[in-house]
Amino acid sequence: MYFVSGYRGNIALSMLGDQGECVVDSQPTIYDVAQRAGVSIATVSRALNSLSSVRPATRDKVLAAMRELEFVPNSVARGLSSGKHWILGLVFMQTAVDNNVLAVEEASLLYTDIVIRGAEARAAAHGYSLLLCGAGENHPAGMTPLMNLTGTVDGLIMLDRVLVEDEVADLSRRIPVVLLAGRGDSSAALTVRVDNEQAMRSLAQHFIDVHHVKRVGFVSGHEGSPDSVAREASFRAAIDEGGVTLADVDILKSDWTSAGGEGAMRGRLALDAPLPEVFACANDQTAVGVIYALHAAGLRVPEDVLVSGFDDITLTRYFKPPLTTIRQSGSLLGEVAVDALVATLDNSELAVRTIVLPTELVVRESCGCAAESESLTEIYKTTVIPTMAVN
Amino acid sequence: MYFVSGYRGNIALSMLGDQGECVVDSQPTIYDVAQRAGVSIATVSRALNSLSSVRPATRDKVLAAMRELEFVPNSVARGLSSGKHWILGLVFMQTAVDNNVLAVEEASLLYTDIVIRGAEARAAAHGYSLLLCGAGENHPAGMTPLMNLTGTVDGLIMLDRVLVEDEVADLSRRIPVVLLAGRGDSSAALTVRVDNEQAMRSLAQHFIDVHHVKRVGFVSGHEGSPDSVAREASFRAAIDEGGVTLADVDILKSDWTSAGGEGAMRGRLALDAPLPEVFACANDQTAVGVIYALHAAGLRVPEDVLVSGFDDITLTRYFKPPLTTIRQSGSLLGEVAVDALVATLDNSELAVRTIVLPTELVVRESCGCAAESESLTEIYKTTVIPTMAVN
DNA sequence: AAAAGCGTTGTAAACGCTTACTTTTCGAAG
DNA sequence: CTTCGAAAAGTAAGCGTTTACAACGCTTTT
Repeated sequence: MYFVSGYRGNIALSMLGDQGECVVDSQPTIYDVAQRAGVSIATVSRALNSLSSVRPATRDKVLAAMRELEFVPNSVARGLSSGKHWILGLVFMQTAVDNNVLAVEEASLLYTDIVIRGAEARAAAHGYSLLLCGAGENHPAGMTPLMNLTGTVDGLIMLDRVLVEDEVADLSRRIPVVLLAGRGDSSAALTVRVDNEQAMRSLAQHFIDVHHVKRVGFVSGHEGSPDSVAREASFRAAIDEGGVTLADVDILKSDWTSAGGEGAMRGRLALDAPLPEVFACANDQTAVGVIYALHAAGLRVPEDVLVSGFDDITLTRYFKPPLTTIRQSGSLLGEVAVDALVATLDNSELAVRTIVLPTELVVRESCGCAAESESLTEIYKTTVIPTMAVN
Repeated sequence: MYFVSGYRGNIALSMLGDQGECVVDSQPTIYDVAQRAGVSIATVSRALNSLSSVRPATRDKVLAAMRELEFVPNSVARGLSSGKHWILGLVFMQTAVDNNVLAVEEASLLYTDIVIRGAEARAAAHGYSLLLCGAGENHPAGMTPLMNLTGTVDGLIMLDRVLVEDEVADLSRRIPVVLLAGRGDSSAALTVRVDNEQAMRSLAQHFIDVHHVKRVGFVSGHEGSPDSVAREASFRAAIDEGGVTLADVDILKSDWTSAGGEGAMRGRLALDAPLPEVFACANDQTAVGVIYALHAAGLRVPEDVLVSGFDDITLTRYFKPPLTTIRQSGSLLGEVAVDALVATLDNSELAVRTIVLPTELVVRESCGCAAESESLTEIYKTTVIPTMAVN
């Protein structure tokens, strides 16, 4: 190997191989491009970022050199120098695994995945990549990995309240944070969530006004999950107002999964107490499990018991009976969270601390209403409009 | 602002605010820690990485200083300096959106999401984060964003053959690449996939040997997707061997979604040609849509037509009729891909270029077999064993 | 014809860390 | 109480960019 004095690039340093072919393994840098184009590295950088004045002829020379060397700018070096990384972190709840493959897959909450997809698409549109970071029970390291992201990502989106308020505050002192599905009362960070109150109220009203129920039940999501808590509380409030009974024995604990819903309902069926006329479930998967358990016990839905879900995930439209549910748009949630975060990064002051997305009651057969006649493919013409309620 | 000559840290540079409180907004660096602990930055670095010799007393001093300053190492600077980023990139297919929220959500393939989850969990176990990067139709930039990741991530996992062979080769010249669900014939990169051949063969044999079918149909996944292509080819091969008919009119084109499956079957039903006795679908969601369309036309499954899926996603176990399908473990796929990639990064030479994961035929009612008696919760005791076939 | 002005380009200093190399320190042996 | 050697700590040179500032033409003005 020989060295060209004062030259820092990679290309000239590597000799040609025995057959004369290029044996360079390290990537070309702006030094290599600069040398090849006969300009300084500053000019290369300027041509690359097309910010300040570079004479067209010079720019062409530089771009040509880049092409010839197959130069790809090193984004880490860029990030270190400019402080901008073009990466957004997305922290989600990863529940315990126990080395059981199927458990992971069941625990995979379809809804969360849709949020992630929406966020990724939107981030890409803004020019950002998405860094995924599972937190929770099987990530025992706690805050540390998140703190380490601090220098890597430009902002953080946290799903399902994976941290307590203090930790969020700690984090948001270093980096902008958007909370998804939080309680909406964080002083430290922006929050984006759906209108659980409105949703559960309309559901309760539907049961009371249309189906004249007198006694209802509720099947919760994962313990402590803010969305589950909010849905239960709102449902209870609306039910109380309507003068209908929600007994403690009819509040079942589940965990967002179908298996959880099935298990909870099996447990309830084993009790002596008479069943309520309806079970509102914290999400669609739970409802699917609940219906399965009811069927297994010889009960019919909706003839014997009414059941509703929440989310309106695609697959449950194809169920028998089709699920009455609350439609919320997971992808929209992800998109709005990214938009809010990017706006913060761009210093566009946001007028609000909390963004509440609308939901919509979707009445199908599982609540005892008449069969929809629509072809399901028709649904795709609908678009949820992101009217935002403001806090 | 005043400057301490020769001092590079952030802390001393910032003055105290009017009330004497600290108004530092930039993060402390090793310079700050070094000064506070009364040592050099090299010692701080060594204490941080606990590699080489640091006297216990010194280490304690340094760690104390870090704690007091709430120092968090900057991983980008670390990455630039050491060339190691502790980030793995995962590239997946993001199909076109058309600004239609529901279309995104339907396009969200549940199976892919499980793979992502598995990959994330395993990556975290190895100390890596996962950088998500959607590619495909609505990411028109093509290779560019991927190339830019080159300096950010240590390795790349590509789902569903998002790039053509040449592009993969280009990429893998700069960075290790693992292909997921590829055709298994890439010379440029490692491949991890499931045994589609074995799966479709066992399915075909089941139909022929147990149900004595004479004529079969197939509903494909997204056009060009390697898994879909492999499944169709393998199914056809096994069917041909068995002397059973697979007519062109019975090969329906879909796109991995339920809506696609429903639409394809509606189209088929509109034709005059008599139906085959069975439709094997490229994945579970498609099967769900197919069954829906059959039901809508007044046909019963399995009495009139048999249907099978592929994947064994959790929800379809709760369907009516429960879906006969091929179980593959998405999370395992993700985990094995990460393991293979990390092994490559650690220079543990892998003995194989291709890892083939096993599948399992799961017989339920949609193919006309007797109802399972098991409680579905029992399933969770099963674990797929990752015996690897080797190429 | 010399000075002023402006658009381009070059020089060099960060960005925060790792690490090869050098110097200092410390303890044990002579 | 030296001397020596290993262990510990320090110095400084990168890693590949961006960017403030300086320098250099070249046109325009007087």
